[in-house]
Amino acid sequence: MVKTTRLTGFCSPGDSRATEATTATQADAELAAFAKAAGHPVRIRILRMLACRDAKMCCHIVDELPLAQSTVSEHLRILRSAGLVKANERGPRVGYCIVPSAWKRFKELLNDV
Amino acid sequence: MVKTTRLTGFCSPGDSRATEATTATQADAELAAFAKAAGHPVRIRILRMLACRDAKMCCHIVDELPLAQSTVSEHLRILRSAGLVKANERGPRVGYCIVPSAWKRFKELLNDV
DNA sequence: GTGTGATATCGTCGATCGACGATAAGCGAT
DNA sequence: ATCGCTTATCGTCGATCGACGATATCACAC
Repeated sequence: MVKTTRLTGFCSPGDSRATEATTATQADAELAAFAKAAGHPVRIRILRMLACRDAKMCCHIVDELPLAQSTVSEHLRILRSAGLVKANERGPRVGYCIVPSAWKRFKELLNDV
Repeated sequence: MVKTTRLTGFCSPGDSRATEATTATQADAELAAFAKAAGHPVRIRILRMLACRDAKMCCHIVDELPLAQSTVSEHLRILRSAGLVKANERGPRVGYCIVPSAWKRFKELLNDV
Protein backbone atom coordinates (compact mmCIF):
# COMPACT_ATOMS: atom_id res chain seq x y z
CA MET A 1 0.00 0.00 0.00
CA VAL A 2 2.88 2.29 0.56
CA LYS A 3 3.75 2.10 -3.08
CA THR A 4 0.25 2.82 -4.32
CA THR A 5 0.05 6.10 -2.48
CA ARG A 6 3.17 7.17 -4.33
CA LEU A 7 4.73 8.97 -1.37
CA THR A 8 3.25 12.26 -2.41
CA GLY A 9 3.44 15.30 -0.20
CA PHE A 10 6.55 14.32 1.61
CA CYS A 11 8.63 17.30 0.83
CA SER A 12 9.30 20.70 2.23
CA PRO A 13 6.47 23.19 2.64
CA GLY A 14 7.54 24.82 -0.60
CA ASP A 15 4.80 25.61 -3.04
CA SER A 16 6.71 24.52 -6.10
CA ARG A 17 5.99 20.84 -6.04
CA ALA A 18 3.01 20.86 -3.79
CA THR A 19 0.51 20.33 -6.57
CA GLU A 20 1.95 17.45 -8.45
CA ALA A 21 5.10 15.70 -9.41
CA THR A 22 4.54 16.90 -12.96
CA THR A 23 5.05 20.50 -11.95
CA ALA A 24 8.44 19.71 -10.55
CA THR A 25 9.38 17.85 -13.67
CA GLN A 26 9.31 21.05 -15.67
CA ALA A 27 11.55 22.89 -13.23
CA ASP A 28 13.79 19.85 -13.16
CA ALA A 29 14.16 19.98 -16.91
CA GLU A 30 14.89 23.69 -16.85
CA LEU A 31 17.51 23.39 -14.15
CA ALA A 32 19.02 20.31 -15.76
CA ALA A 33 19.33 22.17 -19.06
CA PHE A 34 21.21 25.01 -17.38
CA ALA A 35 23.43 22.59 -15.51
CA LYS A 36 24.12 20.56 -18.59
CA ALA A 37 25.17 23.64 -20.52
CA ALA A 38 27.46 24.60 -17.64
CA GLY A 39 28.78 21.06 -17.31
CA HIS A 40 32.02 21.53 -19.18
CA PRO A 41 35.20 23.22 -17.94
CA VAL A 42 35.66 25.19 -21.12
CA ARG A 43 32.15 26.57 -20.94
CA ILE A 44 32.62 27.55 -17.31
CA ARG A 45 35.78 29.32 -18.33
CA ILE A 46 33.99 31.11 -21.13
CA LEU A 47 31.24 32.16 -18.76
CA ARG A 48 33.85 33.48 -16.39
CA MET A 49 35.44 35.49 -19.20
CA LEU A 50 32.11 36.94 -20.17
CA ALA A 51 31.28 37.74 -16.56
CA CYS A 52 34.44 39.79 -16.26
CA ARG A 53 34.00 41.94 -19.31
CA ASP A 54 30.68 42.22 -21.02
CA ALA A 55 30.48 41.72 -24.75
CA LYS A 56 33.68 39.92 -25.43
CA MET A 57 34.29 38.89 -28.98
CA CYS A 58 34.61 35.32 -30.08
CA CYS A 59 38.14 35.77 -31.41
CA HIS A 60 39.27 37.00 -28.01
CA ILE A 61 37.96 33.84 -26.44
CA VAL A 62 39.64 31.73 -29.09
CA ASP A 63 42.92 33.48 -28.38
CA GLU A 64 42.80 32.49 -24.73
CA LEU A 65 41.89 28.88 -25.24
CA PRO A 66 43.89 26.05 -26.80
CA LEU A 67 40.99 25.14 -29.04
CA ALA A 68 40.02 25.54 -32.64
CA GLN A 69 37.72 28.39 -33.57
CA SER A 70 34.98 26.01 -34.58
CA THR A 71 35.10 24.30 -31.21
CA VAL A 72 34.79 27.56 -29.34
CA SER A 73 31.96 28.58 -31.59
CA GLU A 74 30.23 25.32 -30.77
CA HIS A 75 30.58 25.92 -27.03
CA LEU A 76 29.18 29.38 -27.49
CA ARG A 77 26.28 27.94 -29.44
CA ILE A 78 25.49 25.58 -26.56
CA LEU A 79 25.60 28.39 -24.03
CA ARG A 80 23.44 30.50 -26.30
CA SER A 81 20.85 27.80 -26.87
CA ALA A 82 20.64 27.31 -23.12
CA GLY A 83 19.89 31.01 -22.83
CA LEU A 84 22.86 31.73 -20.60
CA VAL A 85 24.59 33.86 -23.18
CA LYS A 86 23.43 36.14 -25.92
CA ALA A 87 25.09 37.62 -28.94
CA ASN A 88 25.01 41.28 -29.82
CA GLU A 89 25.37 40.82 -33.51
CA ARG A 90 27.20 43.75 -34.99
CA GLY A 91 28.28 42.63 -38.35
CA PRO A 92 30.81 39.82 -38.49
CA ARG A 93 32.06 40.96 -35.12
CA VAL A 94 29.77 39.35 -32.58
CA GLY A 95 29.86 40.59 -29.02
CA TYR A 96 28.93 37.95 -26.50
CA CYS A 97 27.63 38.61 -23.05
CA ILE A 98 25.96 36.79 -20.21
CA VAL A 99 22.20 37.00 -19.83
CA PRO A 100 21.89 38.09 -16.21
CA SER A 101 18.27 37.04 -15.83
CA ALA A 102 19.02 33.51 -16.98
CA TRP A 103 22.02 33.32 -14.75
CA LYS A 104 19.90 34.49 -11.83
CA ARG A 105 17.23 31.96 -12.62
CA PHE A 106 19.84 29.23 -12.75
CA LYS A 107 20.98 30.07 -9.24
CA GLU A 108 17.44 30.35 -7.97
CA LEU A 109 16.46 26.98 -9.34
CA LEU A 110 19.53 25.48 -7.76
CA ASN A 111 18.71 27.05 -4.44
CA ASP A 112 15.17 25.74 -4.59
CA VAL A 113 16.22 22.13 -4.73
CA MET B 1 50.47 42.45 -24.91
CA VAL B 2 46.97 42.04 -23.80
CA LYS B 3 47.24 38.33 -24.26
CA THR B 4 50.46 37.97 -22.35
CA THR B 5 49.06 39.61 -19.25
CA ARG B 6 46.29 37.06 -19.30
CA LEU B 7 43.58 39.49 -18.20
CA THR B 8 44.18 38.69 -14.58
CA GLY B 9 42.43 40.59 -11.85
CA PHE B 10 39.53 41.68 -13.96
CA CYS B 11 36.82 39.87 -12.14
CA SER B 12 34.80 40.25 -9.03
CA PRO B 13 36.53 40.95 -5.75
CA GLY B 14 36.28 37.27 -4.82
CA ASP B 15 39.39 35.78 -3.31
CA SER B 16 39.15 32.44 -5.06
CA ARG B 17 40.57 33.31 -8.44
CA ALA B 18 42.70 36.23 -7.49
CA THR B 19 46.03 34.49 -7.92
CA GLU B 20 46.15 33.08 -11.42
CA ALA B 21 44.21 31.76 -14.33
CA THR B 22 45.48 28.29 -13.45
CA THR B 23 43.68 28.46 -10.17
CA ALA B 24 40.51 29.26 -11.96
CA THR B 25 40.97 26.28 -14.21
CA GLN B 26 40.83 23.99 -11.22
CA ALA B 27 37.72 25.67 -9.91
CA ASP B 28 36.28 25.49 -13.40
CA ALA B 29 36.80 21.75 -13.48
CA GLU B 30 35.26 21.34 -10.04
CA LEU B 31 32.22 23.41 -10.87
CA ALA B 32 31.84 21.76 -14.26
CA ALA B 33 31.91 18.34 -12.61
CA PHE B 34 29.12 19.34 -10.24
CA ALA B 35 27.10 20.86 -13.05
CA LYS B 36 27.62 17.87 -15.28
CA ALA B 37 26.39 15.53 -12.56
CA ALA B 38 23.35 17.74 -12.09
CA GLY B 39 22.79 18.07 -15.82
CA HIS B 40 20.06 15.51 -16.18
CA PRO B 41 16.37 15.90 -15.23
CA VAL B 42 16.23 12.55 -13.51
CA ARG B 43 19.21 13.37 -11.35
CA ILE B 44 17.72 16.72 -10.41
CA ARG B 45 14.58 14.93 -9.46
CA ILE B 46 16.52 12.44 -7.37
CA LEU B 47 18.36 15.25 -5.64
CA ARG B 48 15.04 16.86 -4.91
CA MET B 49 13.74 13.66 -3.41
CA LEU B 50 16.80 13.31 -1.23
CA ALA B 51 16.57 16.92 -0.15
CA CYS B 52 13.07 16.31 1.11
CA ARG B 53 13.75 13.33 3.26
CA ASP B 54 17.23 12.36 4.22
CA ALA B 55 18.36 8.82 3.66
CA LYS B 56 15.85 7.63 1.16
CA MET B 57 16.28 4.14 -0.12
CA CYS B 58 17.01 3.29 -3.70
CA CYS B 59 13.88 1.19 -4.11
CA HIS B 60 11.73 4.17 -3.09
CA ILE B 61 13.33 6.23 -5.81
CA VAL B 62 12.81 3.47 -8.33
CA ASP B 63 9.14 3.32 -7.38
CA GLU B 64 8.65 6.96 -8.22
CA LEU B 65 10.43 6.93 -11.54
CA PRO B 66 9.51 5.20 -14.79
CA LEU B 67 12.97 3.74 -15.05
CA ALA B 68 14.63 0.41 -14.53
CA GLN B 69 16.37 -0.22 -11.24
CA SER B 70 19.74 -0.46 -12.94
CA THR B 71 19.25 2.93 -14.54
CA VAL B 72 18.40 4.56 -11.23
CA SER B 73 21.38 2.88 -9.64
CA GLU B 74 23.54 4.30 -12.38
CA HIS B 75 22.24 7.84 -11.78
CA LEU B 76 22.91 7.41 -8.09
CA ARG B 77 26.42 6.26 -8.86
CA ILE B 78 27.04 9.39 -10.90
CA LEU B 79 25.73 11.62 -8.14
CA ARG B 80 27.82 9.72 -5.63
CA SER B 81 31.01 9.93 -7.69
CA ALA B 82 30.47 13.67 -8.01
CA GLY B 83 30.30 13.83 -4.23
CA LEU B 84 26.83 15.31 -4.17
CA VAL B 85 25.28 12.26 -2.56
CA LYS B 86 26.52 9.65 -0.16
CA ALA B 87 25.27 6.24 0.82
CA ASN B 88 24.76 5.14 4.38
CA GLU B 89 25.31 1.50 3.79
CA ARG B 90 23.29 -0.51 6.21
CA GLY B 91 23.27 -3.96 4.76
CA PRO B 92 21.44 -4.46 1.50
CA ARG B 93 19.29 -1.48 2.32
CA VAL B 94 21.27 1.57 1.34
CA GLY B 95 20.10 4.93 2.60
CA TYR B 96 21.03 7.78 0.30
CA CYS B 97 21.32 11.38 1.35
CA ILE B 98 22.70 14.62 0.05
CA VAL B 99 26.13 15.78 1.14
CA PRO B 100 25.34 19.29 2.38
CA SER B 101 28.93 20.52 2.19
CA ALA B 102 29.24 19.51 -1.46
CA TRP B 103 25.93 21.06 -2.27
CA LYS B 104 27.01 24.26 -0.57
CA ARG B 105 30.29 24.27 -2.43
CA PHE B 106 28.42 23.82 -5.71
CA LYS B 107 26.35 26.91 -5.03
CA GLU B 108 29.36 28.90 -3.91
CA LEU B 109 31.33 28.05 -7.02
CA LEU B 110 28.38 29.05 -9.12
CA ASN B 111 28.04 32.34 -7.31
CA ASP B 112 31.72 33.08 -7.77
CA VAL B 113 31.56 32.99 -11.54
C1' DG C 1 32.66 44.33 -57.10
C1' DT C 2 36.70 42.21 -54.70
C1' DG C 3 39.22 41.10 -50.88
C1' DT C 4 39.72 40.49 -45.83
C1' DG C 5 38.82 39.28 -41.30
C1' DA C 6 35.36 37.14 -38.04
C1' DT C 7 31.71 33.54 -37.19
C1' DA C 8 28.73 29.94 -38.15
C1' DT C 9 27.83 25.61 -40.04
C1' DC C 10 28.80 21.01 -41.99
C1' DG C 11 30.73 16.40 -41.99
C1' DT C 12 33.43 13.24 -39.60
C1' DC C 13 35.43 10.63 -36.01
C1' DG C 14 36.25 8.57 -31.46
C1' DA C 15 34.51 8.85 -26.74
C1' DT C 16 31.04 9.10 -23.52
C1' DC C 17 26.07 8.94 -22.08
C1' DG C 18 21.72 6.85 -21.02
C1' DA C 19 18.89 3.19 -21.11
C1' DC C 20 17.97 -1.68 -20.63
C1' DG C 21 18.11 -6.76 -19.18
C1' DA C 22 20.71 -10.14 -16.97
C1' DT C 23 23.43 -11.35 -13.39
C1' DA C 24 26.10 -11.11 -9.04
C1' DA C 25 26.43 -9.93 -4.20
C1' DG C 26 24.74 -8.78 0.26
C1' DC C 27 21.85 -9.06 4.61
C1' DG C 28 17.55 -10.65 7.13
C1' DA C 29 14.13 -13.86 7.96
C1' DT C 30 12.60 -18.45 7.82
C1' DA D 1 21.62 -23.09 4.73
C1' DT D 2 18.32 -21.21 1.90
C1' DC D 3 15.06 -17.99 0.23
C1' DG D 4 13.69 -13.33 -0.74
C1' DC D 5 14.45 -8.63 -1.14
C1' DT D 6 17.61 -4.80 -2.32
C1' DT D 7 21.40 -2.91 -4.71
C1' DA D 8 25.60 -2.95 -7.71
C1' DT D 9 27.81 -4.32 -11.81
C1' DC D 10 28.33 -6.04 -16.56
C1' DG D 11 27.54 -6.05 -21.51
C1' DT D 12 25.14 -4.02 -25.14
C1' DC D 13 23.01 -0.71 -28.07
C1' DG D 14 21.67 3.71 -30.11
C1' DA D 15 22.19 8.66 -29.26
C1' DT D 16 24.67 12.49 -28.15
C1' DC D 17 29.08 14.97 -27.10
C1' DG D 18 33.43 17.15 -28.13
C1' DA D 19 36.92 17.96 -31.10
C1' DC D 20 38.68 19.05 -35.63
C1' DG D 21 39.26 20.79 -40.59
C1' DA D 22 36.96 22.54 -44.42
C1' DT D 23 33.69 25.46 -46.12
C1' DA D 24 29.99 28.99 -46.23
C1' DT D 25 28.37 33.50 -44.75
C1' DC D 26 28.57 38.16 -43.57
C1' DA D 27 29.87 43.17 -43.01
C1' DC D 28 33.20 46.35 -43.83
C1' DA D 29 37.26 48.54 -46.42
C1' DC D 30 39.14 49.29 -50.73
